[in-house]
Amino acid sequence: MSEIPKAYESATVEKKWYAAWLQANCFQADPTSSKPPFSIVIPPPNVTGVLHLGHVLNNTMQDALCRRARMLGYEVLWLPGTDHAGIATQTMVERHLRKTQGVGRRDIGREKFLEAVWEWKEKHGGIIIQQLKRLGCSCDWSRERFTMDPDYSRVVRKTFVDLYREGLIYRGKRMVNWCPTSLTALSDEEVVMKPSKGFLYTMRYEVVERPGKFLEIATTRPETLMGDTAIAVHPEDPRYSDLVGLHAWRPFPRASIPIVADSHIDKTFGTGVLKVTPAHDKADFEIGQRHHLETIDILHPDGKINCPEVPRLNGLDRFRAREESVKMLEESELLIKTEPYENHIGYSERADVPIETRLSEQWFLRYSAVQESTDAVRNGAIHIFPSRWIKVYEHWMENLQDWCISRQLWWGHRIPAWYRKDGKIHVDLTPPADSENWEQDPDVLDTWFSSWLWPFATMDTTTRSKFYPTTVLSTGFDILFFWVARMIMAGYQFTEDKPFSNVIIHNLVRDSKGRKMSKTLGNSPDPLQLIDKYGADGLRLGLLRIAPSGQDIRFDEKQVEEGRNFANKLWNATRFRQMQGPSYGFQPFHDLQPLFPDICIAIVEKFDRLHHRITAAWQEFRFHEVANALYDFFWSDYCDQFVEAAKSHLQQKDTPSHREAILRTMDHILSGILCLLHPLMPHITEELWNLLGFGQSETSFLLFATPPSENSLPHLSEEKKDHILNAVETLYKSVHIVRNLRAEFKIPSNKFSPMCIRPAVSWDSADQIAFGALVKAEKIESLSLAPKGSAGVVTALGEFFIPLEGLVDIDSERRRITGEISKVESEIAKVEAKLNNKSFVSNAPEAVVAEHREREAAWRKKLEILGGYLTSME
RNA sequence: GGGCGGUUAGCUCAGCGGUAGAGCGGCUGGUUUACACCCAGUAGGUCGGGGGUUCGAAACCCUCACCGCCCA
Repeated sequence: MSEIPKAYESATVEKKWYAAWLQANCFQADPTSSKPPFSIVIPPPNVTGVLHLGHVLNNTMQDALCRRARMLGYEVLWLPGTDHAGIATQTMVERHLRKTQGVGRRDIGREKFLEAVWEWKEKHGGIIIQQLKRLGCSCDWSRERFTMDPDYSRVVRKTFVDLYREGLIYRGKRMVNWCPTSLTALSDEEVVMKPSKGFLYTMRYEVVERPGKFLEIATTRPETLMGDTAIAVHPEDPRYSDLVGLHAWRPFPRASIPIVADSHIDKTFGTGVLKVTPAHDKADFEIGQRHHLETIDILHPDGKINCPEVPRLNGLDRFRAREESVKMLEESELLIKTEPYENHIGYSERADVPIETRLSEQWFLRYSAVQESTDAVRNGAIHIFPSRWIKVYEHWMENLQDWCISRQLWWGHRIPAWYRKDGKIHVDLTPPADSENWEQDPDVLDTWFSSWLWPFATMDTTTRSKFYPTTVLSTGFDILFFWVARMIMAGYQFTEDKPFSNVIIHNLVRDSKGRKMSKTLGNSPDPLQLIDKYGADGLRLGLLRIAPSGQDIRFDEKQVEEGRNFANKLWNATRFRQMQGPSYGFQPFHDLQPLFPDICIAIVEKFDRLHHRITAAWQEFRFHEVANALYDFFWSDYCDQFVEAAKSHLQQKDTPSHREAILRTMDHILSGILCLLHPLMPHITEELWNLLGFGQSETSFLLFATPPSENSLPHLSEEKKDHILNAVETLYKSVHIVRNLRAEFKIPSNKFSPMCIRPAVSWDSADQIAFGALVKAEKIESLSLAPKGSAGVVTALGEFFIPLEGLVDIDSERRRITGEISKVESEIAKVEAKLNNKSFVSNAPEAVVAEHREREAAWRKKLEILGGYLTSME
């Protein structure tokens, strides 16, 4: 056993152990193992992404679960990987090409462009994986997968072909969300609604059949009026009933369009008259279908106006065109008013520009296994934590729309469909034989269409038979629909089984002001810098402690600092143990039969209770409770109380049995706490475990150690344990009261002073020794009467007095006692009020009433003694 | 409009039916050889407002207000 360095150096320790674990293949999953399986597939981060705090939180949680499972004897598979992130990656590479070579993707063509993307991926794709290793993630790196791997890609395309043959995938001209910047269709989930300030324009259209009669129409988008093919009113709107069936003049290009009645019109919005633009609005499109209206597309894919009949607008950007068309309306005196107006409009999640609803030929998927997937969550086959997300999931599942899965991109899984000039379609994994007569669909599949197969498409048959369905899936709530729900449906559709048994949903990591982390705000700290500064374990613990399941997490670097401080505490407490001599190793506590001082029994029992509590917390994935319970126990119960009390015993040379008892107790607690902490702080615990020699051999890692039992004291009855726990609790409480008295009289905390006690109970010598050390007493003399010229205080152990030769100012002492008395009196009043309440006494459980009675008696006793002090001063 | 979460000490948050808690920050004292990344002590709260259930509510129910999110 080597000397433990004075300060914990996270960097060297983390590097050393991570390398050692890899070297020993600790993370590799063995599908042939006889151990029960535990498996997680990583939510694949973008291949071009870099680690942010959300990843840190999520992957720390997964790592903790995997490490705990390993220690509990499971065969663990944590399968890592990345996804190809179609739009994000393509945009990034395009930007790069433009900057470095001044070319766009169309300039160099599809093949060359894809080469460039792969090159980029090879160069930058591994970054996030390397970062996860710095965090300490125990993934089976030999199984790393990428959604564009040849095997994986084949599964994706085969899925497409199969679903097409089953009629669940179809091609059709439908209204889709169109991103004019990325020039691709998007699914509904990729559109975010944002409130935006604009104007509501009220204009007037003349009724064709009644010259001079105008209809007033409110719209936020006058630039689309060239695409209007009808005017619609509500059938029961008396204001307009006589006009239905007539026509109105569309101002430009001037045309007569019908006035129709449709019950979907909101009579209360604007004037109750709607201009119907079937090509550019979902609701309008449906009205168009019902009334067989013409559909006129007046937009180019990039958002510029496509309307040669109106040269003034043709070719203008949609926002410029809005201003221009307003001008044109004004000029022809058709604009009545312009009011500021705020509404929600859809933005492209990736490009952050307003999307266009647009008629477009795309591939769609009709979801299958919907009922099964909904039921699975409802009946608990799949558990969602926290459970409130169940409702959100159900609501989405009950309102499913067909999924637009084609994207007008080059980077992704190309749709395995070929078209012949005569309109024939060939859908298969291989191109048709006479491929020169066919053309392959230029589009690729939505990235999520590959990700939804992740839990099983990443596994070969052997792996799948051992590890599928997976045990846990952990992710942020923001991709509950994008990914989680779709994976469940894919699981039931393609494997006839659920993909996972438990889903952990964590919330967003925000900055200390509650703002979302973003690159533009620059409020997103670099996790690697935090690791450099505070250590990976510090970062992990800091984040886990503030990761409640209920709400978003406010991140502050202070929390990571606390994590590091805790690591240092752990380090030094271990160092202290090591300075006392070699450890007794990792052995069951109950095999040792010496008469242990109460403080030893108490800390061991407290540890058992802690262990029991965190086992329950793990069961429900309450990470913050696990982290905080361990933190509090170790810092307060073990270090501040037990170790400080134990020091006196360690110094007693005449009672070697006590010394051994203390050291054995320390070994028991330290080995236990290292086991329980290892999933959260793997590196430092592994280091300390080995430094203290708890491992059976050179190569036995804490990583595979079996945690201790939850019952270390089977030979003691519950009553006995309770009794000792209470006694020690009383000891520490009394220490606190006496320390307070010392502070009141400004006795420096490092100064020893003489002390007297008028004992109320008999207490054993071991406790007396501990007590004396904790309150810095020179010696404690027993008395039967309160001494003069002393400051006194009442504890459950008895009255303590500190002689203050002449230092006691009678007046201030009287004030102190009086203050004390009034506190006690108010406590008595509170308890009495309850006890005097007949219904309390008759209705409350007996134990509660008895407890109140005891409390009252104790306060009364204290009051009596304090009163005695006061009279003795007169 | 529908739904979900939140409102507890100056700040960040635990507690979720029986004497209001932690960390940070503040103040006082401390170079007690494990740790100043520390120790001891201390101040600070009618637990968002109102109603109800209960012997007893920060906690359960209703309602209102405000903040945040999701779906329309």
